[in-house]
Amino acid sequence: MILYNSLGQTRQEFIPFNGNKVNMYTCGPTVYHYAHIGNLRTYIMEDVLEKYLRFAGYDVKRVMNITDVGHLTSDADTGEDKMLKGAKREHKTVLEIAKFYTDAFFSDCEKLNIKRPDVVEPATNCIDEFIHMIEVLLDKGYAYIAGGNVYFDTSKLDEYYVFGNMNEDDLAVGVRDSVEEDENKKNKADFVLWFTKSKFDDQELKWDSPWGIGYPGWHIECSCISNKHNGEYLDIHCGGIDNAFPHHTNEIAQSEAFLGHKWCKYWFHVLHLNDNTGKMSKSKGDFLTVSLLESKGYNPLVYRMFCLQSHYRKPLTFSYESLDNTAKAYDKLIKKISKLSKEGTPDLESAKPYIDSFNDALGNDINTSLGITCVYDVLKAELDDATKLYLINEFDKVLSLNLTAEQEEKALADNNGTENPLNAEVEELIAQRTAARAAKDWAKADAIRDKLKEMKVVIKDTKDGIEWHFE
RNA sequence: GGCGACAUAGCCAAGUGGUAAGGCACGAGUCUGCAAAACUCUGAUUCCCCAGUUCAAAUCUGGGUGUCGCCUCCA
Repeated sequence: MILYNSLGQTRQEFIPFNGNKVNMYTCGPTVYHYAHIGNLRTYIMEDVLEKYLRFAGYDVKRVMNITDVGHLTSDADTGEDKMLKGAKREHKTVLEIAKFYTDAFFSDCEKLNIKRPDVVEPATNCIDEFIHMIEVLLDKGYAYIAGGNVYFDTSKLDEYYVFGNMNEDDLAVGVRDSVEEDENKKNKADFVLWFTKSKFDDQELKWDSPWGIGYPGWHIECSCISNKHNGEYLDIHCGGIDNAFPHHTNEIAQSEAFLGHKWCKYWFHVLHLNDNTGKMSKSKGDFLTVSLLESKGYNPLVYRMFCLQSHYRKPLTFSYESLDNTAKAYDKLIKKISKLSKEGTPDLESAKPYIDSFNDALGNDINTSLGITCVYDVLKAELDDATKLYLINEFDKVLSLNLTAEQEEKALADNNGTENPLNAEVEELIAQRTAARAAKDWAKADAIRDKLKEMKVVIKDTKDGIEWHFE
């Protein structure tokens, strides 16, 4: 399997540290608000990566953190705490906010068929681990105390800017208006490991530590949680591209300073979802959520397919035009698949080349767009229905678009429709229309069709009889 | 100012040196009283521009242009 590795910025053969075991870590959400569909793009693509690794026979352990403390709007001792901000906005406690939005996040994930990681760990569960790691970093001389806070000293590292040719001189501190320079830091790139002197007295969550009462910095949590559940060697670390610097750079700095050896082999970064104004962002105010798409009548899986039609390493521009495009494609695809007969047994021998081409697609840096094409190729192939269904079910283990389960849901919905009290009336009108058509009274037939249309009934005359359903 | 990514038909998009996949839309046809659906067929002499390397370039190199991202909020 070939994967693009941000470390080295090249496509590389994927070889885990330990045989077919894969330790995978994902930066989870900061649970101060709903996830927007741009956030979810990253989780969808990571989900495909995880599922493909399993499909390819790897034994995957995936860990995700939940940031419920310490994520300031800045790495210096300035900026607001996102969680606190959320709590104030909604007049709730920080923990209530965390629980509410954690649940909301996983509910969105479920709608998008994103598998829950094997381990989900909130930062507030791991304060002891954070303190331990910071103590070790201080002992080893990688950290210092200034102004009451503990900072990581990036000048102690041989290499800090691992994802690009940046250097400290070129760092422009305070590019954004809201960011102020922290006078306590020895080097521009240093970052806080533990806060005690926050200017926010009303910080709700505080813990005792060797350096005083306070709370952890944002970056330390990912290093610790990964170390706690994935051990000293990590195969893949995932996240949105915006986290590459400084968050992931800082994680590497902390983890490798702490462990004393190389830590993570592959870095998987997903590019952003943009709209026509640029990056989708929570701080812009209005943002698109899964619920919003649902309220507009879109199946969340259409959004998943929208993401899969593109490559994770390309920026994707969202528009309703494109989403409609995908919605239509999805409906047609499901319909085609639903017509396949469920009888018979698959012919695994003739299925093999199709499995191979699916592996070629996904195994080549998770080329999901080609993965979808594989489904179309199967539908067009000279194979019996049982084999086609088998293949599509296999592909759907990775794509997770409910390509075949959907039919059952549809059948269920149709059955429910039979119990609708309106049904008798509809059946009666259809009978009348059929009679009118038999008598070639087209005007009457069309009038009845119009009436049915008003009742939100869509009618189709097919060779096998008349099909109808509610809109 | 520094770093990085991207640019392929109306739209989404694959393609990593060998002569442009796939999907959606559009158009044509079959079917149908009509409509819808379904099925069949159809689309880039060309891949942002200009040079260069090569027998061969969308693919490599150099130089432009444009869009986007990161440089201590974000996935």
